Amino acid sequence: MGKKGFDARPFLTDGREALILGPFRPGPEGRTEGDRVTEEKALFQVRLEKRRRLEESGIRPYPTRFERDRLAAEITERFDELEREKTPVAVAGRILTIRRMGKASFAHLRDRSGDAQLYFRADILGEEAYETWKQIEAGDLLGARGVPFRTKSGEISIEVRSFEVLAKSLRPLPEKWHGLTNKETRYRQRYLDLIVNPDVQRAFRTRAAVVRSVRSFLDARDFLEVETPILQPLYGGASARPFVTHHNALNLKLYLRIADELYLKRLIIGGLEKVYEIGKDFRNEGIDRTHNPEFTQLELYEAYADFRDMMRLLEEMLRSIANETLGGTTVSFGGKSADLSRPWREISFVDSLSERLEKDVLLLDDEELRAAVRASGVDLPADVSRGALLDALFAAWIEPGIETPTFVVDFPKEISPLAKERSDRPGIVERFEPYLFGMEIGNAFSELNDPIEQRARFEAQRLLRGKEREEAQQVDEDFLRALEHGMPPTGGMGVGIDRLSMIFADQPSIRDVLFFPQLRPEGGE
RNA sequence: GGGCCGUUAGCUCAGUCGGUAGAGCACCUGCCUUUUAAGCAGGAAGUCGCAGGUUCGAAUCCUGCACGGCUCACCA
Repeated sequence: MGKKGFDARPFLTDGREALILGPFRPGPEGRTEGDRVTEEKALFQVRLEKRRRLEESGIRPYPTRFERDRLAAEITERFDELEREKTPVAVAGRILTIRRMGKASFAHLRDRSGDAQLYFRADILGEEAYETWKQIEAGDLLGARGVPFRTKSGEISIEVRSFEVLAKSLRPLPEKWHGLTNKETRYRQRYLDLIVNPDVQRAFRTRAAVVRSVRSFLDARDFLEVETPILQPLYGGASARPFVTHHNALNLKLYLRIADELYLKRLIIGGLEKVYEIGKDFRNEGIDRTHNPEFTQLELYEAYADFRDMMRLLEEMLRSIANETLGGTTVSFGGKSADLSRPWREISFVDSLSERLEKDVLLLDDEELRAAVRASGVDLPADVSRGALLDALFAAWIEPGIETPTFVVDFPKEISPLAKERSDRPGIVERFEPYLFGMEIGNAFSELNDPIEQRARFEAQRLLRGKEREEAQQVDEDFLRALEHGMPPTGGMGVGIDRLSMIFADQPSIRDVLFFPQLRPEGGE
């Protein structure tokens, strides 16, 4: 155990069984399971008792449906007309707050559109119905019919003529004006977070809008949305450690995909020419503000295009997302802002390092490079590859100073096993990584389509050692066979949907755009 | 993985110098027919994250552990 917030262990949900537990009494040793949940259990018992009273008066606490005819927001939007015509309205939602004053009460009900205030009066409802109303408490789901009016303090409300219990809540809601702030509880019991913190819903609606606008943007350009396997016998398309699983009937070791790339390219070879997939990838690596073990990535491939075309496509796509989700091309994130209407800056990976070193980084031998890394204060194990060294230097020297938005280009071939080499500059590939607000939001290249060269790159990956080896591309014979049939020149791009959502929803952590971010299991003992 | 911070009632938080647990909300009882942080009166509710140590005495000091947050390093 050893955590705060709601205890996740379920109480008995059958009323009768829970009731016969009776009042809590400590066991002989004075320490029992139930000890720590005494109060929570007491609150639960009180609510069970209210449920029982409802049932006694012939009310089903969990009916099947309610004829709602409008959302709370509409009452406000169309109030003048509704009031003039004395239009009866029917709303449904969760009761959040109640103010009882003897024979009259006010309550706020929340549905997906917002809140509506309800007004209950004993003389309008009748004594019996008002007694039923007294069994209702914050957290219960209620349907109410009545007539809109304005209170003397000016708040638009509904004078309730009849109501129905739609679901009895057996657990208390979080505190009503500080809300729920404990981040762990917010993530573990996201439903409470959503009920109580309206901004949370807003962030997730923005995320949905981002995805929707990505789809409509690509669909409009004749890209075909496809789905490819998540369970793969070989993992590839990125550098990452995979999750491993097993298929029983086939007695087969399978990996959860780390990228869609190699399957989507097979579809390009198959002649689909323009494809995209929005799906989950899984990487068995650390968790922090910008990383979750499962995350959503857009990958798209376009035949007869190159990485420059991908740049233009991404610029346009982000402009379109911004227009649709924010209504303009200026996007703000963490107090900074970026204008997406302008072309992005470009910075050369290799040249920026060479400038800093005052030597051509591609001409340095491994020892000189290692010396440079040591001089930069970055410490790495002695046996890491040249690619990892270059990556470390770039991360230490250049990345922190990148202005947004920027394309990093001219990556070394060693760290780009699936990208096509530049014909004019050997050792450098046609690749870019887009950076927004210091975050790497994607990766794109002119796809390597020479099967002989691709085999050689896979083989080079095989020489890597240790952790790097595990992260490296595998020699994928089935993919190579496909390539050997001929793949058109192709531009490909991956874009992190979670990170895009962070940016457009202006949320500081990937956990704020994932409903259920990965956490350690509760009660880890 | 490193550093810093946190964990006290269902929720949000106080808790002084080590002296044996507090508030508001929520809940229960009573009053209250236009409230909105409704109000008034009363009540119930705690293994002070877990384990060990120091002490006559630990929420408080020490050590270890768990969980969480922030941050640095690596990955999208």
